[in-house]
Amino acid sequence: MGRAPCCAKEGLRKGPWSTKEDLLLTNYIKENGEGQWRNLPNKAGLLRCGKSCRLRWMNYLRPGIKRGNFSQDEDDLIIRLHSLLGNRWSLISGRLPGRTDNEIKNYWNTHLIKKLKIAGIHPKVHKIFNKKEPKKKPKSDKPRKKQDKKKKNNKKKDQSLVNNNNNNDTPQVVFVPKPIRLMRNYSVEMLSRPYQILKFNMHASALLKSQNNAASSSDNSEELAENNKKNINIITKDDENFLFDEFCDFSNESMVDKVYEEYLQLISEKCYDPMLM
DNA sequence: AACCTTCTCAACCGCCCCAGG
DNA sequence: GCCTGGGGCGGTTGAGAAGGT
Repeated sequence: MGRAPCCAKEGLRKGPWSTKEDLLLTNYIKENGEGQWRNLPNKAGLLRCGKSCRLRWMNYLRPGIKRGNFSQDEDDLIIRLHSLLGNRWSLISGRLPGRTDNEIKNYWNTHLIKKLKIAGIHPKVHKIFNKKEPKKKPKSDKPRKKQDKKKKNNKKKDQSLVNNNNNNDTPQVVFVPKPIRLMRNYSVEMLSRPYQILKFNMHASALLKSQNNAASSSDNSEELAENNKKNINIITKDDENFLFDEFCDFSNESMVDKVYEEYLQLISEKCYDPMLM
């Protein structure tokens, strides 16, 4: 018999958090620190389950969290990390300071998948597909007033509660990437299997972006896919049989570090390469 | 104006791993 | 080795708002 769900208790609130609840949680953690999530709601005077409190804190109230407005560099990094790590959002978020796994997961599902598909890349295997996709301009590319409004509201709320570090004179606190688990579904045999290197050149992706922008203005998806073939160099070993879904190679952990270093370097250089602008 | 469809994302759920007894 | 509780992760859901007809 499994363990009873932690939220099984009757009388516990669910759904969106109120400002008052946010304040209670924030104040409690400020005074007592994180941890002991199961007991925290009682002590903090919250009618929530511990998990819910933890989630709220980790994803929204924690200081140093960036909200919305993913930059092109972040997009590129997420795509590249996803090609290496698959849906391991916590690992990916660990490489993106200030971003939470939940946010990256949502962003991936709502924006980046579409973006890759439009570019003619299969979002799961990160391979170019030749199949002609029906021409359909994604609505998500259009400005969504609701979202902007919502984001503004959230920003207001979150910033007032959390991001005191937005004061001009205080640098933004950026959390050290979370400690991560690596051992799930692991074996020596897996580590010895051939791996696939997906080389997604940052420069090429920028080039692609600029060309795609031009192509998309003419609404030509074939042209987009063709651009990808020209500019993204995908090197595969065991090309036909390999799926990232099935296996991601962590024996090449340094590759992830490389990507991360490259990203940091890119940020520090502030994208002086005109192609990246 | 009203209704329908699509989209977003905060939050939930269930499962897993790990540490400690 | 087994059990239990705490914490973490990834997949999924659903409310609400914008866009479309």
